[in-house]
Amino acid sequence: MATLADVAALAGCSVSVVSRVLRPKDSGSDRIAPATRDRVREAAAKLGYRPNRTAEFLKYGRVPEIGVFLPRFDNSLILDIVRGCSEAAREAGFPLSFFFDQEVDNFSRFMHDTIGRKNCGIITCAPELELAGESFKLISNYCDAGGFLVLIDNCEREFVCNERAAKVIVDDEYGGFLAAQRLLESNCEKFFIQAPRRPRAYGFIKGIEGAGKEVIWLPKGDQATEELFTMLMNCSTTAGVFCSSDRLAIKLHSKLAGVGEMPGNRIKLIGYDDTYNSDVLSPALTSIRQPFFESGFLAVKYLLNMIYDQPVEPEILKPVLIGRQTA
Amino acid sequence: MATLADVAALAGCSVSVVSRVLRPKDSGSDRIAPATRDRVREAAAKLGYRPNRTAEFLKYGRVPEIGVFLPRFDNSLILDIVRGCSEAAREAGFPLSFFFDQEVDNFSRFMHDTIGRKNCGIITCAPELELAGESFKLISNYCDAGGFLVLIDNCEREFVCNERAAKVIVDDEYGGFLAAQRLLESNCEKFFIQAPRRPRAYGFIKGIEGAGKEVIWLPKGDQATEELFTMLMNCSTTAGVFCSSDRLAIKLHSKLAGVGEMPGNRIKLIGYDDTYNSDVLSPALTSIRQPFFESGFLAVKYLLNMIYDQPVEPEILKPVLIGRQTA
DNA sequence: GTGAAAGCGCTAACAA
DNA sequence: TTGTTAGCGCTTTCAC
Repeated sequence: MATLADVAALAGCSVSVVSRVLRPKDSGSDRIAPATRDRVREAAAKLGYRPNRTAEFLKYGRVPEIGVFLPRFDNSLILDIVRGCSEAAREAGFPLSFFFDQEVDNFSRFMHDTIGRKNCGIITCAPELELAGESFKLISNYCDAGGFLVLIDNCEREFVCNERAAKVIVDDEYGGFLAAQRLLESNCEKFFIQAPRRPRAYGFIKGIEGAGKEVIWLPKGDQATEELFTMLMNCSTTAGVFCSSDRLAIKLHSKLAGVGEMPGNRIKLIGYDDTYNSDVLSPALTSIRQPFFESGFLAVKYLLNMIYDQPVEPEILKPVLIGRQTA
Repeated sequence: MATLADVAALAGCSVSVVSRVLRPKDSGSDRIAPATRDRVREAAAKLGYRPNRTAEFLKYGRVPEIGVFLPRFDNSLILDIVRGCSEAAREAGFPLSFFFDQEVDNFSRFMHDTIGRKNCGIITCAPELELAGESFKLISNYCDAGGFLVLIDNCEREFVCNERAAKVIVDDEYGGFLAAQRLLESNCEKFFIQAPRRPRAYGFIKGIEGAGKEVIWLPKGDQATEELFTMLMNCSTTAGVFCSSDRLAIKLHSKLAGVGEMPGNRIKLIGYDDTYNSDVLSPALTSIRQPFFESGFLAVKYLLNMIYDQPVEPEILKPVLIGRQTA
């Protein structure tokens, strides 16, 4: 609404001075009389000045837009990231451009498109994507051409951070470890995991084996679920099961409930992701919730910090266990 | 990348001519020599010209951004809308600014913020929100001040469309009607519905009563679920149950399966929304899927059409039944 | 310490 | 039918 010129008029100085005072960038390095600075800030506050990002970036030949590449999964985790990004970006007056996919080819499309649009930064969350070879080169080129990048990742990948690239880590291994702890506390005697080879599985195994117990590891897939079900029915002691997603857990949950073997009694069951509706099963599913809202929020903050030459302090976010009836 | 000036240089004419040829707005009303027009289009194509929305809107004192107000529900339906909007907006080079909530106060916040940002249009999906009084006035003011609006709605509300306001309708009543049809085809003898007073419920009732049958209607809430469960267990004939959300349906599903009364046998069960994981229950849940991706996509298309003075042909989108094992 | 002025890419009024 | 020009809001030299 109010422009720099309005603020300048009210503060009784020129637009350039107002610009220098109000820009986050370099605002320290410019020599402005303290009195002027105060007058300007006061005027800006009074008028409710909000910078016009559009004009700001036009100058740099860039567009005030953040591109976000997210997996095209249907579940609400992705929505959490969307919400986190949106909240942080909205506050700062930056709009977003989302692209949903998980294939390498489409990541390339996203990057090419992004480069063509001259936007000012991207956020990438692609846990299933190898960020090597072609993909890595695209990212490097983008940064070299003046772009900024924040990676949302689920483990420490060998990805170099610098003043144009940062990352937000959600500690997936720790999530698996939490599940292990919970099952150990429930005094289970046998332990099972159904999961692909990913950090959360390693964390679980580490937790259980660290307590001197053994784990039987099954892969994803309906056949494996079937096998697991049979093993559980043939086993007479208390069993602890960790599934690497609520989806897998629900399959097993349904099967067990169907034969009257309610999860939470002899068989303890923990899922992962705390997907929508997992709380409404009966018995309700215990699960691990990843802080994806926070990671989206932080990713945008990091990006803005980099854009405006402010420091970025990396953080590792921890999942939490949502205890319900099945474990 | 390429600017109008680049295209002009290649086509051998001035930037204004290029602008006139390439702008969607008024492109018909300007008189350009056909030969020039072709040369310009060719040059633009060769250079891969993409308009810089930022500069385009700076001229108008607006920001090339679309604000989107969506309910803050956790389920994947909202994600569908996000994806639909994102895909259409990305194509056109417009970034988005999402705001997630369903409270009137926050809708006001959203509108005030939106007006302050001078963005070029908003999309609102707020099925639970009364768009009357204060809210309605905010919307009117926004449109009067040069903004555009598209409403994504689930029924025909009394909301006036004009050249600055359009709507996309997802026919919720029809969704309920689909459920009724399915249960009638399954030769159920008794019919139940658990739902609040919304279009999908009316559609269901209409369908069942239209076939000369009666419906027992229960409200939302755990107590009602309990009652419904008891009624179903005491009823000896085939029963058809429609729940107004998968969430409600899953509660009942779990209860029934827990006592060995598998949904899909004597008791047919249909949910609504086809939420993530409903397919993975055993027996898998039959549900109604609302075309929310499409509605988000269309909403953005409509908005862009209005912005660029192009006609908008309203459409009513229909839900579809996803038939699985429970009905 | 401060201000004047140019210019980012585009559109629209005006001139030719 | 086409071209010239001013100006949108901002940043950044360059003068003072």
